[in-house]
Amino acid sequence: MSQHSGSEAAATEERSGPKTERGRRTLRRLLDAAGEEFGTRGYHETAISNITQSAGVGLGTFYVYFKSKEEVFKALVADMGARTRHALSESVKDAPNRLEAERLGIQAYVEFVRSHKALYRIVMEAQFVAPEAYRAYYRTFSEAYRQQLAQASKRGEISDGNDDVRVWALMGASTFLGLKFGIWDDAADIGAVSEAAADLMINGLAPRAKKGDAS
Amino acid sequence: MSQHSGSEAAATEERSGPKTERGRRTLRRLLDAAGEEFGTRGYHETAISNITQSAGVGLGTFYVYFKSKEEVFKALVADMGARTRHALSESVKDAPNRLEAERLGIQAYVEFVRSHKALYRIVMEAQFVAPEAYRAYYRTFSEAYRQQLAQASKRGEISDGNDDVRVWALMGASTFLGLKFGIWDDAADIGAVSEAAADLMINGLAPRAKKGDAS
DNA sequence: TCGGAACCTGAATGTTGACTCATGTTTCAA
DNA sequence: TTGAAACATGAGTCAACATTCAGGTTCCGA
Repeated sequence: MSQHSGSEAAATEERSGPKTERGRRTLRRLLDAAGEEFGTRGYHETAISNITQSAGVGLGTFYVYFKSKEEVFKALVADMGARTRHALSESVKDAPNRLEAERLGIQAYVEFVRSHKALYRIVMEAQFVAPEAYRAYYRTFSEAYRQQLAQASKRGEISDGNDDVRVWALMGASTFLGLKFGIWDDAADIGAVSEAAADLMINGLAPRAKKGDAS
Repeated sequence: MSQHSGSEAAATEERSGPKTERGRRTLRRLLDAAGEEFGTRGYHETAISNITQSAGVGLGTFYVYFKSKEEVFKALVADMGARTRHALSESVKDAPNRLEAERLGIQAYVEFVRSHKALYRIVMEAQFVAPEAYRAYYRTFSEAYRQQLAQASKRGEISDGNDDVRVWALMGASTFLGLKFGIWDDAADIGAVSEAAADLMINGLAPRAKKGDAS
């Protein structure tokens, strides 16, 4: 965790990160422990002492690395955003077209949620604990997504439409599917779910036109 | 608030509700104040004394009507669920078919969110404060929705598909649209949003088949 | 008119937990 | 080897509530 982008780690500390190897190790332990604790007990039910105990360091050590409880939380949200984007862009990177990309994206997303339940919860709770971080998370997401749709639309792979609205609807759909089938019903068959979901996103609810149905 | 179903109000009090008119008035004041405070400051940032002051009653009075802070919160979530379902079923009640119902439903939902921002926030926060109430909220919702889809499917108004998955995808889409265009961008043109969203849900992203496109 | 039920109150209690700080210990460049 | 920067620590401080309770006040049927 947190080794993805130096810039994020930097924002985590007052001025630049830890100077020594020992320091970097401790920081990583704290971030991992915080992710685990926040993710399972929730922000308000997690005490700093829970985190430091879980990390195996003294209570005071926490404040060597973070200004406040909220600050770690924000760092985790940003980290989760970077990871999710990475996982998604990987999963989609060699899709032949946008429709196929949607299918793959949904599947990858639900799988990702399922295998990162704790961090996923953190993102959701950010809506109330760190609203700005939450909005930033979805803003970044939606901007990239909208661009994808606009390009696909230009290539004729998808119909024209209000991409801003579409993006939010699609993100919402994925989010809820992640919650329902990634967290709550985590025994569900992800393949079937993403198949059905992709079908809905691609073809909609409307009845299929029958062959030779000119009307 | 809370005058919708006697059964909910009953669950709110230890044994049956207030006996006198004065009592009923006080209860209503407390519920309204709690909705307002929780909705704007959030659950954890709201103190019982905030609620009682806002309601214009003494601190102790709160505990005449509720066992705990969490209890009012749950009551509010249930109340919001009943209201939302009511608003939606009203808006959809004379739709000629399911596709039109989807369009109307989305529009009504975003409008409802926009005009009940505080209570809407409470429902979302319930995910962390009262998870069981949150799941119940969506369970009730999804069951009714799924039935609607199944019937429409039988009538041939929509295609066949995995309704369980579809329902969650559609609820997610509406929820996010409500968040984005009902709360965050509350100046957006709801008509345009619901139009675009309904188009997505009905026709999907796939390019429109051109006239005489038999392939 | 009276008594008890229903209702109201806010000071006091007790707990919880974020954050500070004075005092070490470790690391490492000179 | 050494001193200062970096790191580690946990007891103690302090403010913020949720909830209780003992002592009222108001209402209403008999």
